[in-house]
Amino acid sequence: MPKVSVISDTGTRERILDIAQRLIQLSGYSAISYADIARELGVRKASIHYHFPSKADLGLAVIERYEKMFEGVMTDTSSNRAYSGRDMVDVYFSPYLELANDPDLICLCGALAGELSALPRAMQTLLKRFFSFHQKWLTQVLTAGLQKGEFKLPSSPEKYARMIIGLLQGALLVKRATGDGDQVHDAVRIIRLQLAPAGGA
Amino acid sequence: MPKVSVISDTGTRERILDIAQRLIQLSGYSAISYADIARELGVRKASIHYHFPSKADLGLAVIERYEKMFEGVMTDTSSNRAYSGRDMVDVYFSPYLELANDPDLICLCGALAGELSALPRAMQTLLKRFFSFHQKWLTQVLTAGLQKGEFKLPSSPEKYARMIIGLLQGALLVKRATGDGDQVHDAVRIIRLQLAPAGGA
DNA sequence: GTCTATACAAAGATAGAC
DNA sequence: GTCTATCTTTGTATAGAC
Repeated sequence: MPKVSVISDTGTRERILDIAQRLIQLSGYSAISYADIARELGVRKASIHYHFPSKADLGLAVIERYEKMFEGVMTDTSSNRAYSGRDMVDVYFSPYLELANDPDLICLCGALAGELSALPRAMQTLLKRFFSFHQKWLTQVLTAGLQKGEFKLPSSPEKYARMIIGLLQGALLVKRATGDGDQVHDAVRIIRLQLAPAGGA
Repeated sequence: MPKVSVISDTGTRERILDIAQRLIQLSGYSAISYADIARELGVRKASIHYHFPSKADLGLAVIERYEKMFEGVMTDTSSNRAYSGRDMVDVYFSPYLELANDPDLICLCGALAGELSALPRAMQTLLKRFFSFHQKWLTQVLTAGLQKGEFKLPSSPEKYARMIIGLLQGALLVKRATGDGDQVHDAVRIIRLQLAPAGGA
């Protein structure tokens, strides 16, 4: 008989990934160790190695999960006919705005991008995929909105999509260093304004 | 009699700082070691410790020098009456554009900001100073240009200054991860366009 | 699946000779 | 100011008991 539990005891593997992800968002991949994760989880280092034999395995799994979460939401959003282009970019902004509410967190992939050449090759590859996927998705959304006369862009959709990603990543990075909680919100405001200026499209 | 040499044998201390800075820009502070620097310089680890007893000392000296270089140029620029506001922001862009030409480099302080909580307190403090100084300087330049009718801004000078910094840092970060050499140049183009739109000020 | 124990290399750092 | 030698701690990783 299958067990039914109210407590969603998410399983050790997932909890390791949760902790590792958060620690990387705080300090980067190079700075964290099995000891850090073991301490926080309340187990021994060897237990982490059982689930993720090498640190590269762990890092890879963290990115993979993060990426899937993002991509799932994005794909669902862009295939939903009920959404306007404006709605879609707003959905895209939401995780960044959420990260902005924590003074100590930045995007996982932003943190990793800062120490790129210290990462295992496989992680570098996934990281590149992350940004490429986002750029392709945003370009699509912007292009569609542009054709419907919903947006006004100061450059090509490709370039503007790329700028949005850079701006969001950079805003998170700098807001944490300066402790300025409004940085990301204001960045989003400026993009929104530029996409649909008061003058009308 | 003082020696005169054509070869500017900059001294071991400076060469250590050069190497350390470059390595941090490539891989971050946590990822580099005395062994890495010693190998590249062709000396033993102990020699590095002679010049910088602890890694925190070294990291601090690297930021300090980087910061002074930036601040020197910025102060000179903003106190030069011959420059227009446009000239001044162009001067500000130039080091970022130079970094953009190397596919593997990002801003030292961008790299460090990505691993903030792994850094010694003193480094965190200097890092915050770096971004604060830049924001103050840019705000000044934008405010002056605005009053002279040279610029048009979509938000307050403070907020727009902050956005510019975030965008430049993020553009460097993402350009390296994706290998897209145009990212920074296009970001600069978009800012320039927004500062002085075709419609005239 | 988690534990103890341990191996092994690397990292940061110091002492003392030259 | 740089070297050799050494110390200590930490980090990654594995073996084997429970």
